[in-house]
Amino acid sequence: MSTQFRSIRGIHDGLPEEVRSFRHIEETARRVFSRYVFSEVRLPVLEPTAMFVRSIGSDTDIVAKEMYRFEDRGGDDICLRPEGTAGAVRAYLQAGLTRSGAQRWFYIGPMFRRERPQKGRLRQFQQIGAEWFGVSGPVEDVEVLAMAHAFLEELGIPELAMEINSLGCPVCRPAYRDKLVAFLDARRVSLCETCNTRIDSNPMRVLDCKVGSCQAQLADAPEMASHLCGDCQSHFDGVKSGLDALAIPYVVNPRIVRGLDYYNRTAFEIVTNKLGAQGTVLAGGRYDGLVEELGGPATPAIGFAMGMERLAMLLPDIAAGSVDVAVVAIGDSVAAYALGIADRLRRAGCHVIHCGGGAAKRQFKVADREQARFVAVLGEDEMQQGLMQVKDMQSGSQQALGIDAAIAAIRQERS
RNA sequence: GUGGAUGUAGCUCAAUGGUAGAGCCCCGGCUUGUGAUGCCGGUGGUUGUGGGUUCGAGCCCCAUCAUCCACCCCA
Repeated sequence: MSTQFRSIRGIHDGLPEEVRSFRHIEETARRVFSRYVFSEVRLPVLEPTAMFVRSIGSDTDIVAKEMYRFEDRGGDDICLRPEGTAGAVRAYLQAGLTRSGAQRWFYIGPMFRRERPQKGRLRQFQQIGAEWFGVSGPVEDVEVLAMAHAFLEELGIPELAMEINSLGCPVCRPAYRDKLVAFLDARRVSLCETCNTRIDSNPMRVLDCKVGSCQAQLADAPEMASHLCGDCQSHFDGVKSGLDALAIPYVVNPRIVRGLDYYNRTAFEIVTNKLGAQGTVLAGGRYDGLVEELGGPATPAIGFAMGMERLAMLLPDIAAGSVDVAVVAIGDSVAAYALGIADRLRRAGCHVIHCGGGAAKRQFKVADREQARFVAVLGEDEMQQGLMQVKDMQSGSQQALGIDAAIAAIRQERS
């Protein structure tokens, strides 16, 4: 339909049906995360642009072309946050928590990226993220993975697959990278155009190219997982054996690459095949160098983020709140009395709608459409006697009750 | 940023280039203060927007905007 004003492209309204799913997801996250003793933080949506350039990397698509970036009235270069980790690190440092032991945080909120919208991809979207500062793993890596797994299990989303990989570290990755570039360089003519540019910009990206002819060339490409240094190897082994000990199903996917520069060692994704091209529901990894990169002391850390809209699409619809009682007021003289009855019913915990007065037939139609369990009919006679006609809308039977008896009857039906 | 599909009533959709319709929803009526089914009636459209071709455009052409799908990238 054409209305005068529309929301900005790729920025959608959260209407009741979707928000019911969001709330369910958020409540589940808070419940599960609290069992791992993670604390919720609420961080700014606006941050200095330079912070993301430093953390995510100036060559990434997010920074190079997807940020909502502008100069504010004071001339500061600021932007709408495109992801949550950088701001969390900034807040961790700003609060002076680097000598306060490990910090376990999670956050829920909107992120912004100016991409072309499609299924499961919006310009403003909600993420739930978790960050754990000051721990080097692999035990903590396993716990983070276990927390993500427990959350999704408790949400009841079926057919999700956990994929893990190791991205190495500054000790072993450069040598691997050189080897990979040499391998790719020898096959430039057989690789697609974008892969040719990726060889120079981000060679590991070539590994997860979706072009079939490229994948055919990559069958025996060198993989990071088989070029790890000793420390990375034992770390990765520790992660795998921890997951095994918890009987958490996973597969090692050597083609997992992280788009953001700050990741090292453990990287993981939880994916579904039910969302078309946007199958990643949750993704994260270890970022041991980021805190230092943003000006703090060398501090290992690990975290993940998930897309709430994508999760919501995988969940069945949740029914709207039910109406216990619909108040039908017959005659103008009972208007005040009917308002008072509705108020008393609500104070007793009942979910009450007022049908607005007017023709009884119309009010009953409202009650029916809202699927009220009971109707409280209030007319001149009822007001004089201090009663109400309580009609059971399923059986059609009706009886005159005082307020306390009515509340008791409604409560009995609610349980 | 690239490619493709689609825009007609609140919703789902019709309408050989010749008077814009249906179903559902909504509102009202079918005698007193009572819902669901049924019957009757009603509101509701500058056909996304702006140009062009034509005697005449919802239909053809161009542009633009939006939605959806894919690429890219990512949660």
